[in-house]
Amino acid sequence: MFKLRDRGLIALRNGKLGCCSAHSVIPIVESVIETQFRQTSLNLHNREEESSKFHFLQRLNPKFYISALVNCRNLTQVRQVHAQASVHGMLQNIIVANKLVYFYSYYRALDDAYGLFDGMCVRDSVSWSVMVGGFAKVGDYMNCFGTFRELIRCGARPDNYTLPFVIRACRDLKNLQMGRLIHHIVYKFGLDLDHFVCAALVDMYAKCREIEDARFLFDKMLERDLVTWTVMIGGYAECGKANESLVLFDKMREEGVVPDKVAMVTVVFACAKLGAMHKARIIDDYIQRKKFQLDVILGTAMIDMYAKCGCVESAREIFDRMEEKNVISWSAMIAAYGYHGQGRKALDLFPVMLSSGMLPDKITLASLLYACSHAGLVDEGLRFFFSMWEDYSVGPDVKHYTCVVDLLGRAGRLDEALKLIKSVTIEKDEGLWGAFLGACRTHKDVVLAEKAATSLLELQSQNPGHYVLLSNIYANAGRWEDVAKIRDLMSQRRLKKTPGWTWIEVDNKSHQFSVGDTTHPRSKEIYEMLKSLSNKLELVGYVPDTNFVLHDVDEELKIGILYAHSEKLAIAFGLIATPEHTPIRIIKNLRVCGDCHTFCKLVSEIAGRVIIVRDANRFHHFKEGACSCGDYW
DNA sequence: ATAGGGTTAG
Repeated sequence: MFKLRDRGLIALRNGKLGCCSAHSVIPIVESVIETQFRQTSLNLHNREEESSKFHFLQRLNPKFYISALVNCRNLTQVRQVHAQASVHGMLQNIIVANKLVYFYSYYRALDDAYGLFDGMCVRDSVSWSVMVGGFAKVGDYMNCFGTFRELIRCGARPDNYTLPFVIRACRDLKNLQMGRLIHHIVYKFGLDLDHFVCAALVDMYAKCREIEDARFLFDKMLERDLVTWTVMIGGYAECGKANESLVLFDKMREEGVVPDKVAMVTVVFACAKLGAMHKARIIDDYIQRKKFQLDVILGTAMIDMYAKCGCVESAREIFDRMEEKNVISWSAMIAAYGYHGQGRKALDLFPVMLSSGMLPDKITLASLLYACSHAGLVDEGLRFFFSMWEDYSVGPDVKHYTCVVDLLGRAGRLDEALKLIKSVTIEKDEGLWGAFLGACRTHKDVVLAEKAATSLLELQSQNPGHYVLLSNIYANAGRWEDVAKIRDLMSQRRLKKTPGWTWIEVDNKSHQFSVGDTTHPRSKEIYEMLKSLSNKLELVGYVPDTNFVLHDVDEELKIGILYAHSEKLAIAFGLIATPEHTPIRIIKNLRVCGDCHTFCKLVSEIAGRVIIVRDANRFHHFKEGACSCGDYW
């Protein structure tokens, strides 16, 4: 039945028993069996009963091999058992063969596993599942899918043991199409959507960012375990629906599911995405109350959470409290200083990191460069960039180049930035040209902007921000026909300008605003506040800067649009809904506009409030008429 | 005969 009759010999040779001919093998096999038999501690009999006859009978019993396999401690022992099984014709027993395939995969010897599997004339569903699972476990997705396809082609019936492996392979490859196919197979074969399959599908859909499909299955699950809850919470956060993550977290606890550390890391991650300071404090309290140990991962996640919720000081406190830090923790802290505009502190932290014996990786250096560019530390940044390979053996990738283009660009050194881009030999991406385009916008250089635009359009950029930026530059130069062209291009490519929105957390509830929004219940008060603010602002010399409105409309309309920008509405609401002198924290999905930036500075002055704005790029802390970015953004 | 979830830049 088995083609692989002689595999035992090969196995013995691999097992360094050094036998070639069948004759010389026999005694060794005998001795292996003896050894194996002792090692397996079957304890089926007394010492007195250890007659050779008994041994021989044992060797003809499949249970003997199965026990032997279960008790194997390493690959060599598996090979030895294989050899014995082969000699005694025991590979014909499908249970023994399946076990062998399983243990070969367990010890990552997939060649051996597949050799055996391939030679099997009869396979049951266990054989398939063990083989498919084996490939999946070592991350050999091609063979995992290949074997699964073979299974279907042979007309075999996939079972609920095999499917989770294949579904997880789809998840890891983010192959949604294949994932849906497998989902379909479940119905086609009339398999029941059991817990394992369902949990795997939820995970797959969540990782493929099909969060609604994940949720649909999740809601259908009878028993939702902690892991699946965690998957859903993380999935929502990843899809930009961090609000839903936190809702789900509360729901999970209501249902009596107790979170563990991994779940907490996920919740902390969600809160970081959301940027909700009040929620961050609640989660931190919960973590302390439940006495979760502040390990590297949880600690690092919390550093990031506090930093992204607008409080670097709290982030630093967590950082200092952590007993163990890895390169990710250090990078997170450096990055935190970076996007809060405290480049100097980021630079100061770096040597501390080095002296603690931690080596930077490419992300640490990217964070450092980022910190330099946002604080205008041009020379320092360039020095890091040009010595990173020599000093830390980290070669610059496109992200590092992007940081440096940004660094030079912000400083107005556009020619140098362009020269740098031209010198890049690795593949240039949209981000690189996008950074350059941003710099052209800041310094109102239409000629260079067109160079960037050409490259971006060639790359078929799908980022509406790039088109908007370009149309902005044209609008600024009064080139309305070019603005129109860009708008046409956008509709051709089916890209829509991402609508801007701002939200603010008041009394543990978030309030979202879009431009000209009148849907808020306190809308009337908000606009009254806005009116009184602008009256006061005019007195201190504020003139709306219509440069930031890209539509080709008359000046008065522009002012109207500007007047009702979402960040202004959120701030006005913050002023009426929170106690005096408390900081106002708002979050904007896009980059804050220049006029709103001026507005924030003045409001911080006249209202005596600290205003903390998180935009798509960084934080701005407004206080007494000035911004932490030093208008360098 | 089955597992699975977690941290840093852009």
